Amino acid sequence: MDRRVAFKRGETQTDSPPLDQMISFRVSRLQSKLNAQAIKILKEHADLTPTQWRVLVMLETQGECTSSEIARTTQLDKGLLSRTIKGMMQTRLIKGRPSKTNKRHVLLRLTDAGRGAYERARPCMQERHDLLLNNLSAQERRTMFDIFDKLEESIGGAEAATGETKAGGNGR
Amino acid sequence: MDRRVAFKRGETQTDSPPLDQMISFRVSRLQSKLNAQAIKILKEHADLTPTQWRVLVMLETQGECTSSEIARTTQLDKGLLSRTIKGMMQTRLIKGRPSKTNKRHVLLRLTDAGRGAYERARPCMQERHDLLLNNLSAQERRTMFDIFDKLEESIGGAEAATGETKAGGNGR
DNA sequence: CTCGTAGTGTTGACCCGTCAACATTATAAT
DNA sequence: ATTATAATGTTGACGGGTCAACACTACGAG
Repeated sequence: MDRRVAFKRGETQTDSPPLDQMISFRVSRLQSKLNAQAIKILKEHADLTPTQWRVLVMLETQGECTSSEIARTTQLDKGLLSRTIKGMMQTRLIKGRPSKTNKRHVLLRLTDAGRGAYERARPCMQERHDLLLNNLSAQERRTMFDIFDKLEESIGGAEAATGETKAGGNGR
Repeated sequence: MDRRVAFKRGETQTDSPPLDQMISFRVSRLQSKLNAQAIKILKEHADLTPTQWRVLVMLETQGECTSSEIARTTQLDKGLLSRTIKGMMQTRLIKGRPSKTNKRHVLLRLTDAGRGAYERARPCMQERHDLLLNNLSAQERRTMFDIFDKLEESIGGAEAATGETKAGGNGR
């Protein structure tokens, strides 16, 4: 009992379960809940998966682009994207045309159905997002994305610090 | 190639990629990275999965407890926990003894091997955690967990607000 | 031109987390 | 006591995400 886990910095906080003080655990749990909620909303209103939704957002805001551009911007797995895009083409949410200048590229764009799905999901997703924001203080809203940025940055930078003997390099 | 991302005006966040402004997306991406890093560290130093690690932390800090207590505290899936615990018993990281007062309960505790694995992983995990914290400002450290709390709270409360069609067919 | 290298997209294998169904046991109601 | 309901833990099934291998194309160096 009583063993103090040293995972926090000197702050005095109530003796909550140690896992609750661990960033990775908290982010993981938060992600589960956010994801479950997103799955439900998207399925209900537009029969989309979160990944499909993200592809729609990319195409809507950025216009025509390729799978690899989406992968770079979102940092989603290219394999996952390949399958997601294939599915979305079969259900006619998006369409692709081959690039004239690069035979590997397939330029993706929304169909009317895709734009329709986007427009159906957007209000609900926006409302949900606003709800999340409304429960935060102004300062919290201001710093939240900075925190996300810095945490992601820490991880990227830590790659080398863990004693990586890499010859390969990960292609991501 | 001429076509770089269209929204890289560096001024405010308002025109960075829209997905980057979405909490759910950011948390999801962050979780992927944190998780990948945790998997690597834990595998390397103690051959543990993140879930196994969390069970160890629970048992180390709470002492003897049952699967359902862990499930309640961590909010991990009971099915996942059942399998994880089964595996950890087979590899002798933990052991269980039946409760005298409740035949359904199995009281779990660490074995020496389990404590050993915990002690091997703990320093690395803590170092990683400190690294994450060190990149944050004092204020960010202070508010981060409040943000996590509030976001999780928002989701819990939003359940009813999304217009529950409950018995409806969300099948899978 | 030829070759080596890097980028694009596809596929198969695998694991993890989620959900539903279930057997068993505890608890509460009557 | 009997019955209904809730809790505990197990299992099967399923889907999503990760990773590695691959084929194909593009491109630079020589």
